[in-house]
Amino acid sequence: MRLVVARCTVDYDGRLTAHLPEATRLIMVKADGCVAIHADGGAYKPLNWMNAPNRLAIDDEGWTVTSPKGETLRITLHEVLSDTDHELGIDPGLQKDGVEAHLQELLAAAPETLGEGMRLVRREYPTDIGPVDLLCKDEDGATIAVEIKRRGDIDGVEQLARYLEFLNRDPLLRPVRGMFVAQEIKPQAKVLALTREIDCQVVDYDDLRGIESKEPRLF
Amino acid sequence: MRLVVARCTVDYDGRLTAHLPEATRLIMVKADGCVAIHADGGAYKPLNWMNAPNRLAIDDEGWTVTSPKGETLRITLHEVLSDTDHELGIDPGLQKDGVEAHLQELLAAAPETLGEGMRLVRREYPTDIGPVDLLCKDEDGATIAVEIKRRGDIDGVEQLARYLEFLNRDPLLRPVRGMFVAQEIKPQAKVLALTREIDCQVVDYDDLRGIESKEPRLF
DNA sequence: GTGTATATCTCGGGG
DNA sequence: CCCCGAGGTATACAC
Repeated sequence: MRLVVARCTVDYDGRLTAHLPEATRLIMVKADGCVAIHADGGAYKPLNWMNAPNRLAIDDEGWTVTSPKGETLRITLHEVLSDTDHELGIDPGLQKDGVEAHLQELLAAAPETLGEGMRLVRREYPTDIGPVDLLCKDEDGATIAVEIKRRGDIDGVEQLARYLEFLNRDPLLRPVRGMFVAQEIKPQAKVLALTREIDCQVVDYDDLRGIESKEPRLF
Repeated sequence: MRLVVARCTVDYDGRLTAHLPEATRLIMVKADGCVAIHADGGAYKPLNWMNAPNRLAIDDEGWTVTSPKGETLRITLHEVLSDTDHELGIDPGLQKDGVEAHLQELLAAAPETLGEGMRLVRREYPTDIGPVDLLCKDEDGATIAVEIKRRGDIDGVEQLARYLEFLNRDPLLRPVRGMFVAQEIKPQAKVLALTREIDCQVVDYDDLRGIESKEPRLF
């Protein structure tokens, strides 16, 4: 990884055009060829960047980074204050826990937490417009499409409504009801769910993990 | 901006929990207190980060970064290979061109490009669930809600459909038709728009800019 | 490759 | 402060 601190001006031309006036910034070039230009604030997002793969051309006044998609980043260097290179090696990668995929696993393993007598039919049940997180049957044998979110927002309700529209065209499944499950459901999402006749349910990730870890002890 | 290259392990606990095994990485600390941990690849996104504001506690074995929201990032330093500090100053900021806001300005200035006799009623017309980009009247005096996107996707059609649902509850506006305008409209979005009885129109950003720059010459 | 959904999304604007 | 919408979103995954 090459780290250059320099007074520079930058021009990006690609999906939009953008310009950075002269100032001192960090220019980060990673081993895969991607380039990022950071100011001394503003979270992790760089002011400008170019994703790999790139071609890097160097001349007297600066760098021109070109991507195969026809994007260009022109970095004019006015004064280089520091220029270092570091061997980092390949990163073993991030281990995550607590994202939507996990919630889905936990609920698939314990569908009864969604309602008395709920049984899992399939995870990622396919429709023409994408997979439904969980397809279940309730205690009366009625079909329930379950959409799982970490944070329950309006978008998630719309997504589930689209699935229901398609599922209810299938005479073998019809009628299918919807259930919107999240760790937290926004008031607007609840209102929209009501008008779409979709049930809402809030679940707790830590509780679910507790259920899962306890279950094996029952046997 | 402080730049530390070190062999480290990292544990994040907050919106999720995540762990980074021991490896050599760049740790970037910006003037506003935000922290980012970068590997030597993977675009501009860091492996782990903490947004400002933060409290930074240093002990023998590493750093503990704490945010007021109860998130923590624990960085255990096994070997520091480099540790430098750079004065960058305040950045003058990025100048952008070609985004949706600009498209909206151009279309608001030239609504007739959306159809013979189209007149602008209001930009950002408010509804209970958010503002409609443009509210117009067509040559027959019928009300048209216009949603503008750079890239026309399914989401945009859904968004417009929601607005229409609310606008059509207003007896003073009813009936309101929808028009979906974008530089490029995906086939799926077109199909969905059809079933929602929403008109689609593709516009060209450069053409619009040409119209705008030419108009003053007409007078 | 396109299409779809997720993200510790980030970021900015308005109430 | 939260809510909402845009993003050069990036990224992963399925078809």
